[in-house]
Amino acid sequence: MTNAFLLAQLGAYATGRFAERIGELGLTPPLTGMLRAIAATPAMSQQELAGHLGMPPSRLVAFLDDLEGRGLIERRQNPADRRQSALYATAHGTDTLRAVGDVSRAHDEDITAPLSPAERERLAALLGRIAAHHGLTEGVHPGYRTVRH
Amino acid sequence: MTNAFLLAQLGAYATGRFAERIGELGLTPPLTGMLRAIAATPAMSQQELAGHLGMPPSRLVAFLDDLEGRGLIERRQNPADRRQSALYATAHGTDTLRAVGDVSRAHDEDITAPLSPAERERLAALLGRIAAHHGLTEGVHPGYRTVRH
DNA sequence: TATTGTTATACTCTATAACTATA
DNA sequence: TATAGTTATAGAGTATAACAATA
Repeated sequence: MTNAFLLAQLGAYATGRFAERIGELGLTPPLTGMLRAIAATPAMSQQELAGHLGMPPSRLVAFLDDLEGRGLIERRQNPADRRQSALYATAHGTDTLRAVGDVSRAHDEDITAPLSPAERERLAALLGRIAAHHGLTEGVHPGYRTVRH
Repeated sequence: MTNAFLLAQLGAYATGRFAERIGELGLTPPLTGMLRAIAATPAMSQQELAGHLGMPPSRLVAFLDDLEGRGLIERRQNPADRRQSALYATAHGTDTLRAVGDVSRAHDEDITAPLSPAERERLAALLGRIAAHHGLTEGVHPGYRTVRH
């Protein structure tokens, strides 16, 4: 089996397992990624966030409605240009992100269970180089862009 | 970034790139995986194939219609039980699989470009152990099972 | 009655384009 | 006129359940 196939296979598996785990927090992978991005860069406009994640702005709306409805983020109207909303994570949002962090660590531990600590570091170094070589944005999952099958 | 996240990120990226490449052959990842499975185990019934790939049998039908319409596979009615069809790759199907193999090698070369041959081997060993630990079927991409986001 | 493959149906997710309110 | 965010719409992909043929 090629490395590329193993990456695709393990990636789909890891994504599915992660979705199950954060499902117990009432979240989904896209919501989690957005919450993370909003917390990391406060005051982004929706256009900016859409560009960062690589998705059409219209697709963002329902996700943000969802996050806002749960009190995880808020949209504040930009006074300088009232067409724009500035996005912020709420206190509840950052608390939730901490819980997501715990889940992520447990998930990583589960996925890499058969490897020693040294092997995990070596793996991270190899994967990191591949990701950098292909220009993948740190922390942004390409699942936001549609891949038709 | 955790190994699990890097795997998910790179997996989605690799899957997308592969889809683009085999798109030039007029194929998609699910069609390719099915053709491979049918060629690897001739005379499977549709139920057996569905079980192997982890998808509902009803979902198989349209894909098989497509493959059969292109002359890549054929359904032969099983004389012992005329409800069942036995699946076979045609000569054109196995030819196409050879072309897919060429594409896969080029794709793998592209994905692992920044790594030396020794590093590629080490990566394959690490990934193979993870896949085995989680009981992933050799050569079967879990993308056949729906992951809701 | 049970099983194989097929079809019908309903649901989710998506991109595109039209819309509104502001500029 | 142009732009930010929103809504409408249509298309693709999916699982479930109903169906016809065969056992």
